[in-house]
Amino acid sequence: MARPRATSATPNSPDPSAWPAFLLSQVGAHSAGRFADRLAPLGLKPPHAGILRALDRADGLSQQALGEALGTFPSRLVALLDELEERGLVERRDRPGDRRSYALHLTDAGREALQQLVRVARQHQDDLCAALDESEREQLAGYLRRIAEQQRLAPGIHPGWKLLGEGRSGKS
Amino acid sequence: MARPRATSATPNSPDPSAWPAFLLSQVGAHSAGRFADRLAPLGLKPPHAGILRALDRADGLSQQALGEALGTFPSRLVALLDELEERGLVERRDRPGDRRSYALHLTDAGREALQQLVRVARQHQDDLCAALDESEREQLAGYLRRIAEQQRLAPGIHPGWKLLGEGRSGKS
DNA sequence: TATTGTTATACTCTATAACTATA
DNA sequence: TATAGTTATAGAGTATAACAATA
Repeated sequence: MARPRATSATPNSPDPSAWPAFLLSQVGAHSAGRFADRLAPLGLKPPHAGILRALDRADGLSQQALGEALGTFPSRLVALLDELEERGLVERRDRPGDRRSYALHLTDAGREALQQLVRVARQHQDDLCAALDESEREQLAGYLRRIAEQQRLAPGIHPGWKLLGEGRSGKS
Repeated sequence: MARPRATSATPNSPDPSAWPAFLLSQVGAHSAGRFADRLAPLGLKPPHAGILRALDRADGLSQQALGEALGTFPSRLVALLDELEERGLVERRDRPGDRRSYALHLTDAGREALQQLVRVARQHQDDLCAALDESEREQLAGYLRRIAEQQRLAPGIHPGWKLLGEGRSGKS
């Protein structure tokens, strides 16, 4: 049904679906979806993973600060943290100085879950990139990192449309 | 940057957010979002673009066949086609043999919109890949195409989690 | 009055099931 | 009975505004 494949699928090919930008959207969505699939058996969803990672690197954050770091709205964080706290992976500790805000901490179970999570990410990675050898994967990662930098994407924040320096308040 | 392999952002780095799989999700979501931004002024959304492209390649499809080709539910297509028909870009023609189904056709305005769309895609492409030169873009596209093939992603269908040969039945 | 976390609300996208009109 | 298109509905995910407690 499709026309014969053009000789090369370069950016100048007549078929936009062969261009890098389209392929990026397509493969990127696939990667995100498959990662979510692998997370599901652990009872976690992608946003949970981001929170666990962030708290591992900076224990004791307030919800406000966490939201800032992740590009997540405070109201969304409430539900996500409720779920993580219910599963015993995160706790909201009272803060002595200021009784309005909590200090967020990973529990031991939370740190364990994080390790599982890294293992799962590695499996996902290996499966997704099965078509490429080691040096090709590095080259791919290099290209993607350069694009991410040039596009001013915040490192480690998944929702890709979130730009660096773009304030939460909408306009900057 | 002339560092040996295992140092910074390789697949074996301790920080998963530097691995290709994460970068793919992040940059891919960014690409999709920015493309949607560029489509908005034309009064179109990404799914509309897919429909216009599909009809250009195969005029006269039924809604059923179009949904099959795009991996879209029939019920979702109704609204999308309503919008396109209202804007005069697509028409549902009665089919002589079978009065249950329509034959979908691009109008002249639809073909014009498609050309605009390709121009917009090219701009998007140039902006997104500004960090890479021509030969690097081709290499990137090549890697992505190999991943897409190995992962059995259907060519040209955006929702990446849709696999070739996988039935329409969703899983929970 | 400003700030932290929370609740309530709305809007989009997507998926499922029920309905109609033909066949 | 089966099929094509449609309608209605429900569930995620996400953004916005109002609110209570505290500062």
